[in-house]
Amino acid sequence: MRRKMTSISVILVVDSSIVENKREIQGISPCCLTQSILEVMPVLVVKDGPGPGTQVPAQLQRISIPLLSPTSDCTGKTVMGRVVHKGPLVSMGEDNYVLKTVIQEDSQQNMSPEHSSINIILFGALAKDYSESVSQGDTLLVTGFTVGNSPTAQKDKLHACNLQLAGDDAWMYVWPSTVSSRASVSRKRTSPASTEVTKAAKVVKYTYVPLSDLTPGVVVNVYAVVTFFKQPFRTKGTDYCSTLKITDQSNKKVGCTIFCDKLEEHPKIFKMGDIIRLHRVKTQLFNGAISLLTSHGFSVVTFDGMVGSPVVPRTSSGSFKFGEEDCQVVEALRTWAANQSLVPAEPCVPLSAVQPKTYFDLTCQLLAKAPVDSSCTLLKVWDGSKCPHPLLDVFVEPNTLEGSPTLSKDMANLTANVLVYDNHVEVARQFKPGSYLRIYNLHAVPGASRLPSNDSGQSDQMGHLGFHLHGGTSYGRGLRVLPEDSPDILDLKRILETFSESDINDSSMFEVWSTPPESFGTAPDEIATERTCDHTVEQVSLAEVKSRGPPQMFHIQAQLKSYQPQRLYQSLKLFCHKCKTIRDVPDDVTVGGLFSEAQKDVGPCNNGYWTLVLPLPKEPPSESPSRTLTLLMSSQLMGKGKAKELIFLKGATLEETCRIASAYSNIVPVTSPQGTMTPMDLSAPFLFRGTKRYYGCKQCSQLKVGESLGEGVEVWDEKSVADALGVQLLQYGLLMKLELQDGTGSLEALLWRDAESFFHVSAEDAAADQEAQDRVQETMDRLCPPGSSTAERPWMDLCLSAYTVEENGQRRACYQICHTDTRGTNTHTHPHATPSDT
DNA sequence: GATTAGGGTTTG
Repeated sequence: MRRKMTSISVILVVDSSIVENKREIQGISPCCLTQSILEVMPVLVVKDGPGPGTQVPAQLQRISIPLLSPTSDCTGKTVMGRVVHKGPLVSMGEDNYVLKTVIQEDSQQNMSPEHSSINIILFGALAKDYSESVSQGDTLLVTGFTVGNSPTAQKDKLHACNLQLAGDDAWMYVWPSTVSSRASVSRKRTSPASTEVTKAAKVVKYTYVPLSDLTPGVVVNVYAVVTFFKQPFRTKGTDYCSTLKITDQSNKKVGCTIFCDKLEEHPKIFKMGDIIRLHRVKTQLFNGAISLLTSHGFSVVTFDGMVGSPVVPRTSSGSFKFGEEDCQVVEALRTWAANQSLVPAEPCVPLSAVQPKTYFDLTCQLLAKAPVDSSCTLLKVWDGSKCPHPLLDVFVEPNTLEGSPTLSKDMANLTANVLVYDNHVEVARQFKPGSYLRIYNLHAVPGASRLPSNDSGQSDQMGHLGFHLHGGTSYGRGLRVLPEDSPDILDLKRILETFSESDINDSSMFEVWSTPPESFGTAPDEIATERTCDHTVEQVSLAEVKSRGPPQMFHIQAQLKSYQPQRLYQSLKLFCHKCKTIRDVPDDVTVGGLFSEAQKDVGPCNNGYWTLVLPLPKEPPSESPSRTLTLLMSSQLMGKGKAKELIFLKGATLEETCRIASAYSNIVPVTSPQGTMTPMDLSAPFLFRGTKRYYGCKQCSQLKVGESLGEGVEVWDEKSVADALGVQLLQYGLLMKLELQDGTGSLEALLWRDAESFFHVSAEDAAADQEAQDRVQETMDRLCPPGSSTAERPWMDLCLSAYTVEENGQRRACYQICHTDTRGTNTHTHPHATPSDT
């Protein structure tokens, strides 16, 4: 290998005052030369040189690509590799460029690309120089870089880090792969405009001006990072207004005012740090500073600002231009912003970290809402985290409440009550329970405020945290719905899901049951249950039950040690008689979600049904298009004058369906995905009858809507409707696991087959009726008073069936409580009802 | 067709 270099060619300079772009320098010692040239030129091309590495300043130390990590110390380090990809030069305005390239370390060719190949992001003049002087196949040695996390690592399967080269410290050496490849670069350089021109003829190319280069009175396009924003608010004029502050790599901060009468055309900004692209904004001098204002033809697109998240444009415009270059600009801005401190300390705080008297942003799910008065609305929300401070409960009349706050979440300190005032009421009016929200600049207020529907003063709630979204827009106060696929919401959903799946053995999480017991007057020697079986077997101890084993019937006397689930609504199950599977009853938030999903199907239904389309009044101001409700009735039933006995409903929300179901006997929610009417996803109820909902088995149903309906059906009830639709009806049941104990040991027994008679409650009623659920709760409280010691719990006479189940080839003894009823719970009186003497 | 707002904690 030749050790001596004959000549080097220096192409391109960073300093525009040096006009000469290409110089041939001969006869000078390369080492001295590189040292001096480094002062002014970022890209050195070594022509006809020897093997790379010989003329690099000795103090630089090479670091192997696989060893790079974000914590690597980069001072005085170099990285070397062959160019395997060279991206396009992206212009961000005058003299501001970004370019992405990939190099591979040659000695590591046998290694997988995720170790040996790395993305390099070049900024500014360096990017432009590189674009014009480096080709694929060339060998690079870079220095003065910073190491960041590669946002595209998952996608491109390259190194988890990237190298960023920007500013005066960044340099590189280039060894062209062949002379001919260099020749082509030279050709390009003699007519630099030619390729640009051909491109320009095909696509409209937007030029983005750095914020520092803005001059008053012109219309420009800009790309920037949002450092402050207000959600759109009503002006005194005809439009909504969004107020923003933005910045970019030029570090200039610019105010921006967006006027637009349509809410959906405002920038969709979710948090500080989001990236924004503005087209056709007008510069204006205000208070001595440049600001940006919407001008004719204005359009906006925004992006999540997190390094590594997918570059998905957020816009309502159907005709916006977005290409690979935009991706690169967004990624460059993200990377740049990540190294600045543009965004103040994390304003998003979960309920578990809220400090009283502070202002914070809350990402949450709306459980329920209720109007309080004309200038105040109550939102009941949760984020799955438990607030360490007791949360204020706000009572409102149940009939004013939209959605279903589950009492247990209230009791477990999971529900935050948010009062939104004034201008925010109008925004909150459009929110649907189940949707995901972000509330900006929410005020955590300790101490109970005067609350509606409660004149007793809430002295018992002194010091409890309430949340106020004050009127006005100072500090970005406001709130908005976040789309379900945004990264923060995906995180939140995961949290909420684990929550609903988790087995609540953790009593510290749920304090539902820690409230002091009501006085039940239960004497320890009272027997709380009675056997109803007609066989007579000897009463035995639990130890004996275990030693004798299945199959057998036992009579025992025991106390309740514990039970599951603690959240009683979780004991409600749906059972399929055909496939014998048991599933959970979905909660309202889930069902509501299925309904909103089905609402997206706005296509027509062509199946010969008599159809009534009801346009719904648009709720102003609305981001969503206007909706219609479609009622479909069977022509066949119509002929018999029975049309109203079975109504199919399309396009309704869950609430609307419930409301309509209260007035008609059988409501079947439907969609029409292929233009043919069909029941909704069987995760949702297929039938509403009054307050009752009926579900079908996904596995065993064979839907057959559209054919002739129920020949010979006299009475339309859940069974005949299910038959007519080909639905395998699921039956409600109650399933609990009771841990029993006596002096000889403990034993787990299920309560399932005879649970309804045990509680004197029908499971179907319990699913629809809070009072029936309360009755189950009271029974459990009687058998296992909250906070009670074992000695205080009543004894139960129980009939126990022992049987064998086989699981994974293993046989196991199971016990089920049967033929046993609780005593005295059917004389239940509702606390608000007049006591009776029954 | 011009106008709106132009960040900076509250009535509750």
